[in-house]
Amino acid sequence: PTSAFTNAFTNAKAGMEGVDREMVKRVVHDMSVNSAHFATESRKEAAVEAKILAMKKRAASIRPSALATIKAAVDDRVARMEASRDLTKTWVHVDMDSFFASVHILERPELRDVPMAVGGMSMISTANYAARKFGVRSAMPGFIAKKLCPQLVFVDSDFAKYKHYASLTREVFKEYDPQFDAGSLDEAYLEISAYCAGKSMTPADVAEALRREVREKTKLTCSAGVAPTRRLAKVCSDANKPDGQMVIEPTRDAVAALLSSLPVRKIGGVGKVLDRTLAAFGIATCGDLLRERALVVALFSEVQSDFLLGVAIGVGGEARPARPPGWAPQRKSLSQERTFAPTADARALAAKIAALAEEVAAGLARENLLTRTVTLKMKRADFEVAQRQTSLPRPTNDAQTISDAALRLFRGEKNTHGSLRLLG
DNA sequence: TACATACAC
DNA sequence: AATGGTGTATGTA
Repeated sequence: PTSAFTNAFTNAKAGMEGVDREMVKRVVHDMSVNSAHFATESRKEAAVEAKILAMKKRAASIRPSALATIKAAVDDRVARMEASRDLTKTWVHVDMDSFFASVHILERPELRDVPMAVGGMSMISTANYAARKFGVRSAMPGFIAKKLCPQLVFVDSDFAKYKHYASLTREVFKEYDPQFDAGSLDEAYLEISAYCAGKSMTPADVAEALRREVREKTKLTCSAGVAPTRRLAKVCSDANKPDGQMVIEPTRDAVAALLSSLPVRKIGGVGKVLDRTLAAFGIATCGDLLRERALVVALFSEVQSDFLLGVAIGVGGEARPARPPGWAPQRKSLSQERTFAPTADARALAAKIAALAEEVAAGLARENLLTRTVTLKMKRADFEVAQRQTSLPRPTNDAQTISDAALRLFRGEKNTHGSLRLLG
């Protein structure tokens, strides 16, 4: 049977309209099926299926009376969320169009019309629209992409360039919302209700102006979504890619109309596993989620059901995160990991661990940080991952101390690790 | 605290 | 021949 993860690269994505998805699926499957990677992915999938089966059993054992009780409580929860709905904020999610690829095209315009991907034979991070027509897309191994599109050209990534262009976009974002929130190099959330009021402009016009200014300052295009919550703005920025935008009017009805048929997978935070889990209970859209809310509450943790109920009615992510003046993001971890040709040579592996520890120590020093916990990550040649962790007696940024701790963890694993393809 | 998993980009 | 790297959150024991 075609394993579900071979569908990973065939999901609808901007620029992939008209792609022969069955053909792409077949190529991906054929190129993968005899690999160690495929075997491990299949095993992981089986684990997910088992988890889903256990949930189904649990669902089947819920008595109708219990479900009725839950239903009443859920409706109460939903009513409270509904009462907290805030339609006064105007969020814009700006998302640069195939950012890395577009940056390279700026400097080499001839790459616009030839299929091109940033990355190499093992992995690609972005593809231009000419390549997407062939089913090539981000997170796809390059050798599979090359099979789908033999003319595909690879370009090495260049983060210095991306950072440069990201800073230009941020200059623009700042004018519209000085407190804008950049999640990554190529996207940001802005809350523009004050800007709209001050300029007497509609949110749609502001989004148009912002996109025009980004294009003028960077020669790059972006897409935007406008909505009363961040979550919905993000959904909208994807809807009319590339170089497009979408607005959800700030009314309960407009939000509900959009959600009724919106696939849950479109929501940030709903990934492959949650999507499949929900699908097993007949939940494919946010509308389904709302209809099956009692089941959702019965089956999922409180944290997760809070999230899912909010998704179902379009509430959540309207308030700007409370940040005292001078606030800076506090990092919780700092890591280095590297993939290499699989080896079981303990001395070579130990040398890699020492080198990684040096890099981590340098990173800690650069940011004036100390660590109390050291984690060693190992990926075996068969793609199985294991992590071992230890707490140090006192915080440090000393390379030798970090290296020694990691090497102790490594030696403790010696019997089991065999050949490794990654250390971190 | 240790470890695994899910997710985003 | 060939499937990445960095960081956060959450569940469970």
